Amino acid sequence: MDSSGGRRLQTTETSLAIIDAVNEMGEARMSELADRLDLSTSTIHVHLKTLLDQEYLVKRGEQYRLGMKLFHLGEGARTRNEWYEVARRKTHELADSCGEEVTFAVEEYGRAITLFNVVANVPSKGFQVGRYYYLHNSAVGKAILAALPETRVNEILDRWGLPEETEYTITDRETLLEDIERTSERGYSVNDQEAVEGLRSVGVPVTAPHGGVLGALDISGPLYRLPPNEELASMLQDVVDELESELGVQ
Amino acid sequence: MDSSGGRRLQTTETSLAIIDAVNEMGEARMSELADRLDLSTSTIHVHLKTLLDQEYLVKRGEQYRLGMKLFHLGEGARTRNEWYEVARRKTHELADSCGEEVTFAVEEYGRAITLFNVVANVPSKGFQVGRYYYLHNSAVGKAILAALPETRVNEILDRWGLPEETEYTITDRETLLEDIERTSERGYSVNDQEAVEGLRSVGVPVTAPHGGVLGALDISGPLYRLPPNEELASMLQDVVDELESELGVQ
DNA sequence: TAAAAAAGTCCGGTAATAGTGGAATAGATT
DNA sequence: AATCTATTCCACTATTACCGGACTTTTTTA
Repeated sequence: MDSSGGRRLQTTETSLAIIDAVNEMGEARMSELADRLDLSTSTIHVHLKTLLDQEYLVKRGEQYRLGMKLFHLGEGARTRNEWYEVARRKTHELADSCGEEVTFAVEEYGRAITLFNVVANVPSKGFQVGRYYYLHNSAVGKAILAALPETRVNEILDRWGLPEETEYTITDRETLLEDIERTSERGYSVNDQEAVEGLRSVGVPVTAPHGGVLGALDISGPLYRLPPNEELASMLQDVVDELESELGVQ
Repeated sequence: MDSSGGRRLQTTETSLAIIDAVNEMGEARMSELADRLDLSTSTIHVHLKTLLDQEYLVKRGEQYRLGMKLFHLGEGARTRNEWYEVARRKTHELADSCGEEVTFAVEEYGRAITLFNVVANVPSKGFQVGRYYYLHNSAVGKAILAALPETRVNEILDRWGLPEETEYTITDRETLLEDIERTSERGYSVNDQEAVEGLRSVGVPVTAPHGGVLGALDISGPLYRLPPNEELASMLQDVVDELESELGVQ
């Protein structure tokens, strides 16, 4: 939670910064990385050698890319949770029965990350999976915020702010806190074009066996054809109830 | 390819070793990691702080786990390839039409890693995805070997050996090279219980637009009900042909 | 409940090494 | 062929990663 105090390892930080840069750039040459991270080519070179050695990167021609070792570890991170299999199955069931796009995301370090994104059992184009969302302007996000203690909510808003993504994004903290208040009263969150224009979504938080928030499930779709919020909320709530009972939430 | 020569960064190597250890252990406490990697607790502690800071790890209670940042990067590694979307769609199509388990894997650093694993469009339990396979005892693997130049094949066998996993595993290099020879002649590989007893699979390599091997596609299932090899091979070959032509392989 | 044990955190000094500049090599471009 | 650019390697020095040990917190045991 608090990143304060204590020393960090600069070398590791640099190596990981290179991974981040390669991820953002898709592919990169050594000199591009040297420029971007403002390091000498010789320094970058040793880092790259080390990362290639560990299979975190691959070199194709002169271009460096992310290695599949990261995919291997990433799948480990996703699947090595008690709730993985149940959450996956329930997400698919809901997508099947509602026919719209369903997303399951968990909170980590103040953002939501998509673990599943399915449209009627066709694991959609899949480019959403692994994506980060802010909590203030997504249905999963606001559902999660509504389930967190207010101190934590404020920590998160301090850290990430309330970036404006459409003209409907709530950028004022008081307004957001009221929205979250309403969300926790009625049990579901609503995102009305706050992330993408023309897109509405409704989300419900999922409680973890230990008591905290595990994540949230949401249904999203175009404004003009999505059923009313209450209807979506009740479908979500049913699935979440089943999910939680399978996980042994009391 | 050659990991020889040049210096490496010990600090980065240690940090990544910690990630590996956490991955293998599922979850780990600091002292367990200190024991396992034979480092002082103070050293481990700085590494862990740094990795938490970068969101590569999460701390739940006293246990450290892999963070979803790794999942984020892993999805980046998987999706940021020109062929990702086509390969995904073709894998699903084949699974649909053949009704058996279909796997798409790519080669990296001498092993195959599963990118897709589908049973009739139900993305199966999914625990196979992200898994590494040896090339010498899997259908995807032998298909890939058959498409690689012999020098490379020998490099790979030198590095990984031919570990025995069942009594049917080919553990002799000469025998394997003959098998690969036959594979490249007939255009498909056969894995007859070499990885798991009772399980057979047939694989076909996929050529990349640049000319090399991209990966391979295979169909696998229990001995007693899987159609004959030739039949599976021709289904696979049809899909691979379509895949390659969509990718613009000449 | 208290005491002991274990685990985790922090700090200062020193030996190890990460980072730099610059030289050498390899590749691309004209 | 010659120039330019990108990558790799090498040797030196300042930096910093690592350890020992003290301190704090948590867990176990009596």
